[in-house]
This record gives sequence, structure tokens and C-alpha cells, in this order.
Amino acid sequence: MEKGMISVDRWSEGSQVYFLTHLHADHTNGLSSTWKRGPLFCSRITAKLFPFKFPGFKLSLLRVLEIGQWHSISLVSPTTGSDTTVNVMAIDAHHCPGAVMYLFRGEFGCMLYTGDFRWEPTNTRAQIGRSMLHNAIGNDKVDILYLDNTYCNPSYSFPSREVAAKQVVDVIASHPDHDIVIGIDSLGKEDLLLHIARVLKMKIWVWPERLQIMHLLGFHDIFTTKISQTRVRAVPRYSFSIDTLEGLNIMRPTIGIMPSGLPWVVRPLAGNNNIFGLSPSSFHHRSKLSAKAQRFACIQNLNEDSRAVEKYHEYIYTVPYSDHSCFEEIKEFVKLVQPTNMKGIVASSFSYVDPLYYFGHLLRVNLQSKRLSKNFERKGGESVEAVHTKSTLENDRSAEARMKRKTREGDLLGVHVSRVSILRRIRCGAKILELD
DNA sequence: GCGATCAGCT
DNA sequence: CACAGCTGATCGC
Repeated sequence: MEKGMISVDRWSEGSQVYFLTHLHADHTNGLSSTWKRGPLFCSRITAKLFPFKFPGFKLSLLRVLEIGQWHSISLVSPTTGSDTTVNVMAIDAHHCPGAVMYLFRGEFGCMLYTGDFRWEPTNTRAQIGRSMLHNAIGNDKVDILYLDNTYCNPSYSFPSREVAAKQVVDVIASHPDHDIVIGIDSLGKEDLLLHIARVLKMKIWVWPERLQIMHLLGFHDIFTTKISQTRVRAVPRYSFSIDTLEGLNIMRPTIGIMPSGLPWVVRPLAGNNNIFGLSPSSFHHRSKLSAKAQRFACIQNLNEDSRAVEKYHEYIYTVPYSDHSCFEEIKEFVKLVQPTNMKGIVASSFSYVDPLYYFGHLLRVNLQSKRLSKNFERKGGESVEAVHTKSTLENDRSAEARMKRKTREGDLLGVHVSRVSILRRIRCGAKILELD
């Protein structure tokens, strides 16, 4: 078997060290309590939460990286077989608690793996992150950027979380006699809940496991599991549906709030007309616009930057609160990093767009990648695979073959996208073997 | 009986 | 359709 060096959010065999960006399930596929493949690096907060998600995990394998500090790791070069040093820095990704990006320097060059991230233009933590990253890169150049391309399409435009949190507070305040349920996951959106609790001076109900996580994160006296103490409840997103809200309304007047970067969130019932806001069908309709119309739509979106609260259903509001960067923020990030090449880390079953399509022109001048980018734009679909292959450090043949089997080329959104025909979203992770 | 994986669903 | 995640069935051990 070919020997590897480093894996990020990938847990198959063959690497000497492994890095975890954050604890969401789509980044930990393959990780388990019985893990024994090698040292696992993560942030301090992730390490603190780790035993909760993976009880029995051999903690001697966990390595905490302090944010903003360079760490040296001794590895064996997969190309020469001799000892080599890799330097790595973790930087706050501001996605969910503990989420970090990793900047690597080694014989393979300099690479940045963002994991999932959100850096709003005016956010303090993002500003600290930007200057930290800028200083860490210094005069070096980033050879390859692995980018959170979740919302890598101009149609994804939404306000900062600060603005969206205010929208949520407004919705709650305008329903003084209603119970409120907010759909959240097992990690993330804490800042939103803290904002609500502080401004409206109320506790927030969470389910028991979530309360434990809140306590691990250091939030005491704000959350409760006693239903009588508050009218605002944060509930698991999977338990949040139109059916649930209709059921709750038999007992008490209740509204649901869905914080999401996506314009559709709750699966409509069969036959539901979706008369409120941007429905799945209207999004599809918009998606069929030509590339030119798409770009026009995106300019319009820029002007209205703050997408508003939408009433999705009689009892359900969606608020554009996202823990992923919107299109403009991704673009600013790429301009900051100026990588020589880049690759998206998210392959969505619906709208995967290679970041090179929109941001190829922002790359540091590099003949090979410029040529690839040009081919990509000229020939479209056929060359997508070529760009994918050339721009990746991935070398897991079986995984690649699997991807090819499951991938077909489509022409959605007026751009050539690689459409994955399976239903699940795929997080790629990265395995670094050698310089491309 | 247990963990890993997958289908189905939200 | 899915930002992320649950439940239950099945399979190999």
C-alpha cells in the first residue's frame, strides 16, 4: 500500500497523522470510539467535546493544537522515505464551537484546508482570523486551498449572523403569546441562542444531551431542560417539521423558526402549495435560468444583501442564519489567500460547483492552472473531471473510482457542474501524499 | 450481542 | 433538493 502523510477530515487507512476540523457528523464519517490509526489533531474545544461524541476513545491519541501557534510534527516523507517536518497552524473558522482551519507547510509546499467556515466582513473573530492567517502565510504562497464551497454560487447571498440573530429576536418579540421552537443540530448556532437569551432576558430550553454540551462549552444558567421555565425551545432539527408544528398548535399557539442559509428548509407535505417565500419549486425554476441570467440575479442579490425572514408556512419562519460563508464571503476569502490552486471540499448532490468556475481568475498567476481554468470554462462538463483530477492531491484510487461511478455531468444553474447522483452529501476530506 | 454500514427520512 | 443528523434494518464477527 502506498504510504501517506496527512489526512484532514478523512479517516481511511494510510496516513501518519490525522486532523479533525470540527465535530459535525459529515466530517467524522469513519471515526469511531475504537479508532487506533494514529494521532488525531484538533482544537482544544473539539478535544473537550470529543469524549461526549466518542466515549471510550483512546485519549492518548488526541493532540491539541493551540489556535494561532505553529506546531512542528515529525513525519516520514512518502517520496524519499527520510524524516521530514511539517508545520501546522490552527485558525478559528468560526463555524461551530471548536471549528478550525489548518495551514500546513512541508515538503509538499504550503496548503490551507478551511474545513467549514464563516468569516463575515465585520465580525471581530473573523477579523482576528484574517490577520492571523495573513501573518501566518507571510511572504509564502498557498499552493493549494481546500475551500468550504458549500455556498459557492452567486445565488447564495445572506446577511451576517448578527443581522440574522436580530431578525430572529424580532420574530419572537412579535409573537409574545406564542411558544417558540427553533431547529438546531447537536453543535452550532450557540451564538444565536445566547443572543436571544440576552436580548429577551429569557432562558432557552434544550434537550438533555444538548444541555450537557452547553455546559461543556461553559454556558451555565442560560439553558434549561425544564419546560416550565421558558417559552423558547431549541429542538433537534430532525424533529422539526410541518407535521410537528401542526401537532404542537393543537395544544398551544406555537411558531417554528428555522435558521438556515438555504432558502428551503422544511420538507413540504405532499400537495402543499408553498405559497410563502421562496419555495423549492421556485428555486428550481430560478435554477434553470441561463448563466447570464444567473449572474444578473446575483447582482440583484448583492444589492439586497440581507435576505429577509420568510414565512414558509402558517407556523414556520425561515431566517437566513448560516454557519457557512455566503458567496461574497468565499470570494473575499479567496482574494485574501490568493492560492495557486484550489479545490472544493463539499460535493453536494444538488449543486456542486467547482470553485474554479467562479474564482479561477483570482488564482495566483500560474500557467498550468490558468490553462486548466480556461479549458474548464471553454469545454465545460468534459473538462470538469480533468480539473478535479489535476487539482487534487487525493490519490485514493478506489475512492476516485467510486466517485466516478457515482458522478455524472449535468448542466444545472446554467453552469457545468459535476452532479452526484446519490442522495447523500459527500465531504471529501483531503489526503496529502505528495506534491502534485 | 456488538459495531459498521446503509436505506430512509427529516 | 439537505447546512446535518436520527432511526432502524442488515451484515459480519
